[in-house]
Amino acid sequence: MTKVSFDRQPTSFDVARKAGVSRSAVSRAFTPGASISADTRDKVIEAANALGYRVNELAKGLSSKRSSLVGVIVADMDTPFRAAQINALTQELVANGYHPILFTADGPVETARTLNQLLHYSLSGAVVTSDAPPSEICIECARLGVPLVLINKEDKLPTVDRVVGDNDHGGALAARELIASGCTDLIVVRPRRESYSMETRIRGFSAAARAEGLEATIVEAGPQTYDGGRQSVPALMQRTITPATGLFCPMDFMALGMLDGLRTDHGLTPPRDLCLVGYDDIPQTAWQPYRLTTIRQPTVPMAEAAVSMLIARIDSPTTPQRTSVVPVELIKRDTTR
Amino acid sequence: MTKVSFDRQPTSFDVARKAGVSRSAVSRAFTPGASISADTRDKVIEAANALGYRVNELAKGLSSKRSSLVGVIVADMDTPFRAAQINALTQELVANGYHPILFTADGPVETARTLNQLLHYSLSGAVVTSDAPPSEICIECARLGVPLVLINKEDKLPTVDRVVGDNDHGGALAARELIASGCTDLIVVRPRRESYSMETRIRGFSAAARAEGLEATIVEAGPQTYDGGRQSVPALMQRTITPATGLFCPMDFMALGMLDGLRTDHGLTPPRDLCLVGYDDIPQTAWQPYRLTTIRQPTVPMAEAAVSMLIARIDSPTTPQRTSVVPVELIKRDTTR
DNA sequence: CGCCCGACTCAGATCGTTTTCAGCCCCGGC
DNA sequence: GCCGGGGCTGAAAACGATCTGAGTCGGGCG
Repeated sequence: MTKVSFDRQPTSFDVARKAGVSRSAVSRAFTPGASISADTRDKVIEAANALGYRVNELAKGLSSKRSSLVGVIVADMDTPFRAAQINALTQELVANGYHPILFTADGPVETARTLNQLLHYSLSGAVVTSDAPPSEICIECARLGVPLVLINKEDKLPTVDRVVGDNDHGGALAARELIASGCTDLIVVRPRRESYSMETRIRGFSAAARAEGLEATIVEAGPQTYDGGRQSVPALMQRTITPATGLFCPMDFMALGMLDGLRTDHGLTPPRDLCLVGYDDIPQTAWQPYRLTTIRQPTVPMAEAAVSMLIARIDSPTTPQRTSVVPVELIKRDTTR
Repeated sequence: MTKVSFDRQPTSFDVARKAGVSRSAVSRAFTPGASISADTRDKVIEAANALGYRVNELAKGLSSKRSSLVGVIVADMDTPFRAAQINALTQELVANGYHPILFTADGPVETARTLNQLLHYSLSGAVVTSDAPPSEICIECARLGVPLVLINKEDKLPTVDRVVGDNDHGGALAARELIASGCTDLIVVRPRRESYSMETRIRGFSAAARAEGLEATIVEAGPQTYDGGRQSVPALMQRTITPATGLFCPMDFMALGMLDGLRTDHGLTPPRDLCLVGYDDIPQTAWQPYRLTTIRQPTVPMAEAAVSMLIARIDSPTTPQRTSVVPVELIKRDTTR
């Protein structure tokens, strides 16, 4: 560990001296809406620019007890939908003057651990898209005044806000599209690991099917990945597949794997031999070999909703818990008729 | 803006009082390697646990003039390769006790603006995988003692470390694979926007081709996306494509678009009608419809290299600039013979 | 002319750490 | 018996901002 000295960042004191004002004036010059004359502000800004002054966010956060950092906790970051989600979230946060500090977490326990780490910074808030953290830590966040927004997670606590896609309606859209394609034998693929989104999508699907007098069969499948989808095909083949078969896989990433499995290993090509609807509308669904009919869950509006809820709660922490439901949309491509 | 009061986080003072020691002792108890007796440490830790004490990272950073935050600047975050890269980087940083603060930036200018913002935090360092920032800001970082690591960027400055894939060798591997497949008419696709990686890969390819007595033709193509790849196919069709045509697209994401364009719009299927090699080994290349032969640029080792260089420079800031070259590997699939 | 109010400014306390410095205790060596 | 030094500890000074309370200065109004 060698010792080296670097040029010090100029402080508000340096700027104050150069501009011939007090440190408070410097602070006010950089605080929108503070009580300061245009004259003084200009002097300060000029001096600041000349010196290359940067407000020290750490000191700012320490003294105001709130940093402009926002925790973002994600799972499966390298998955197409998640990647798009983080991208949207990051941009939206930065656009609103916040800075995302990013963590990955695999289960609820690790999410809690991560959230705990995040609380070492005086966060403005946190967005969780991995797993719903245990209520204990959520309450802790509320106690400390750190707003929490969960994306696509179940409603468990009165202290956390939520953004969800309209899973119920999405499932229904899928069911109706399959029925409109002439499918009477409806099958739903349920990924191995349970999750709120999958369950609600499937529920919406089943309900809509029932409304049309059809009972959807549920088939247990593999993990939520491309390979998981592909590996789930054999289980599917236990049933007889006919052109009247309508398959709903509530996650595109898996659906693409299934599609490849169906075609390659069993010579079954939608929409001729069966129909297939996915969920999410990841970019790959539009690629030539797939052209999958799917339900679009728009990442940008969801990110906007999440950030705006976060900001709303920062501004008025006592408002009752809110859930923002983001509309979804059927994207009809070539795997339905 | 309503006012609400929350429970205060306990401070080192609270812990100190409870444990019957001084604040300094508390600080030392949480500083590995500090001069403190096991006895005192245990007392402190116990008191800390009882109170739910968390070290305030902001205060810590302010006082020690160095936070455990590391800036990560990325472009095209929702692209498969980039997503994998951020994922690896995040995990590696966290594993080493650092916390990534994430930004997106589109060009060098925006990267500079972002880096500037990041300097408001007393960063431990920054990793840039978007565009190489202007040297001005790099020098500023060096002046302030903030180590910078560029991934897959050109070597311009003596003050920044770099991690690069072995692009030269990767290009050569691609060329040799095509030649081994019996291709004598070598074509390289050059994406519209120039970038260091693309250029060096192409250079490596051309050099290896020339070593075998073949001259590679360069075709200008579209942007670095799936659609960009697909749209580049017509330009390619200006030339006569034969089974002896060996195509090198130095980016998988584009290559997949090209592959789809070639097959769908022109009925050309590798490896029968031509050969194709990509670069990066994004997950989709292994998917059934593609099975693209490609050069694997391993994200995890690159992330490890980046973080370890960062740490090395934090520990000893004066060591000379280093460049870490990460080996690449040919992944032979079904688009070559 | 006096008073008050609003707009602005400044000094100084504060935020929660780390870090320096001085001091204590105890042990071993001379 | 004295001295030196290593281990450990606590008091207090940074660190670089915000924020509060006190004060100044004009200007409008009675």
